[in-house]
Amino acid sequence: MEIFLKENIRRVIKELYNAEVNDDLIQIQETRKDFKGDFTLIVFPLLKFSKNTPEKTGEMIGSQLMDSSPEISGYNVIKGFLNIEISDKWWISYFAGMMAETDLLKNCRVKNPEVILVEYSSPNTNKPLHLGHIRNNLLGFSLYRLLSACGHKVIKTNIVNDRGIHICKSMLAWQKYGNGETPESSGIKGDHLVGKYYVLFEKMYKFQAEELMSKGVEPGEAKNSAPLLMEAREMLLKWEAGDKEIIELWKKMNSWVYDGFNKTYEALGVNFDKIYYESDTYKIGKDLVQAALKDGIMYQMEDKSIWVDLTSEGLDQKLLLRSDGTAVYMTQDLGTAVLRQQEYKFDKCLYVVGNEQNYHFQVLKAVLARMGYKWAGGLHHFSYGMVELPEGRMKSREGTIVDADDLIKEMKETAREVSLQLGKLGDYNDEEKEEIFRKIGLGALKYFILKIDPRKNMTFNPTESIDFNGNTGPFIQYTYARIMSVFRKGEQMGIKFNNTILSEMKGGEKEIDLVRQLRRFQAIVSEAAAVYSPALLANYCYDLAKEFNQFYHDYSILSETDVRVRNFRLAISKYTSEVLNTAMWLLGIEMPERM
RNA sequence: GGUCCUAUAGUUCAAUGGAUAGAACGGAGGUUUCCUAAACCUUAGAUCCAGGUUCGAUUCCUGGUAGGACUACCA
Repeated sequence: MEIFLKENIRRVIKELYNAEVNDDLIQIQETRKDFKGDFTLIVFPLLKFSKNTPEKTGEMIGSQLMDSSPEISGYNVIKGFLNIEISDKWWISYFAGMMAETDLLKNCRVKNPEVILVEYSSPNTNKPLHLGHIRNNLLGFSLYRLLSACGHKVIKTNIVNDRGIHICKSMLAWQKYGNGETPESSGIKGDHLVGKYYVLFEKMYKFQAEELMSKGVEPGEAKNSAPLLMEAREMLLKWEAGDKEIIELWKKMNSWVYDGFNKTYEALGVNFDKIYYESDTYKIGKDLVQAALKDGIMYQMEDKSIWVDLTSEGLDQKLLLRSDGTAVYMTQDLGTAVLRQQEYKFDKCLYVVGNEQNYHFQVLKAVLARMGYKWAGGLHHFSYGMVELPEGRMKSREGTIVDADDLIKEMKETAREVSLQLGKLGDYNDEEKEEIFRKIGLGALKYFILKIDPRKNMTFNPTESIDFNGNTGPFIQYTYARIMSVFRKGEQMGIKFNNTILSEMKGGEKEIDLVRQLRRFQAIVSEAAAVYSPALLANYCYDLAKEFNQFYHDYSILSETDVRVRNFRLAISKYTSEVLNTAMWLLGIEMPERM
């Protein structure tokens, strides 16, 4: 319709002012809610052709347009805005076309599909997942669905940071104080058990350092020479040397962590096609750096450490191999990127990683480009904002980390309380009820996070639990459940829904409003995928659900006596439910049939 | 010190350079013999400051102010 309008407006301007206008001067947008009309032409840019006032110009174009196109049923001019009204007939026949197409996402498919790798989650194996990881996982998974919906081949990957001094710390603490405790013996989820020993290490280490300081050792020296830290470093050296006992312990404790992570991933409803481990890829990175050194791309200091000079690109000197020959974070990321390109020949690689690592990814791209990899241009850091508490960042030292498993559990509990209070699920058995509580609790959590622009930091207040009313996941789920209920009831009443729409029928205002809203869906999906923003789609879901609830409130569907009107309303309801379901699916949110 | 990001109702979030800056929660008030009141309706309440570009700036530019991140031989 926008294209149709543009062409006609161009023609009209030619007729009226004998001017060929550039496409970008014909600015058309959807008319704002509080004005009459469907589409609005902004006439200011056209004044240089009309040599007239905005009002007069709008009036002339509007009148000429209306005379020449039957689809246009009216117009009005307010200041420099020409509001064009499209006939109900056009809207209804347009909707009939939408109903006839079974593929809701057909227009989202891109012409040139790409192979896109999405890296998300990226946990360390010394601690359980927390709220920050939840945002990461939800964004990554939703991006996967969105990009896939647009026809791309998307590979979900995860890079697990499973080696390094931090892992040795939990291993050491377990070895010293664990008394052979296992997830089975203690009943503690594996990742939490390992996390417990990491925390214990930090506590004992701090204690030792303070003890040294009280004996008069200078603070920096005390922190550096506490026996526990020395032991952890020794353990890391043994690990790198392949010490059998240490490797065994490492494998055992990591397997506990993976069992724990898998449960959390499953609860969140996310998964991966390919998991990379830093313990594998850091070696590739080391070789790459050595090769680059030979090629003169990097340089070596006297202490044998290897660096790259990126000052010509506005960045700094960056260390890539330590003086003792061990790898740093950047080293393994280089290796991982090259390995991935070999394995998947990706066009794009999306790193879902927090904005605190912006600099890291600038450097990563620059180094790969320096090494001559043309595909480095396809790397994209999807930089999302931090999740903060009302008093600032989450800090493990202050015990303010919001644990992922706890939060998921609490959300389900809240859903249970609210649902039982409302008492609408009387005839469901316990298992069915639990499933609904799960969907609602998780829906609330996921929507709460995904509706926010990913680039921005967000605030989460743990003491005020996530809402179930207003602009929330459950609101949208509720709207869907209501529509499902209408169709269940309709079936009981023997009302048959016929998929044909009678285009000579007149639609009510709210019905056309809904059609207008439904029409936007595919464009929103395309845009959300193009700009990597699930939030656009989430907010659209809310707008649509809101629109439907108004319609539902003002009109009756099943008790409408005019069969054609009833049928039309059923069709709109049906289509709305499908759009809501698909849109929420793209966000990774499940919909309950009842609630 | 340098680089980057952010700043919108009491709070949490919206707004391709366009009209009277939208929602939600919270506040005040209202709607149920009728398809689910997790809903609907009414109401009060905001663009950090100063310049600039523009017919038009929350949006773009410059300079402040205030937060935050990065600037490790941590990840």
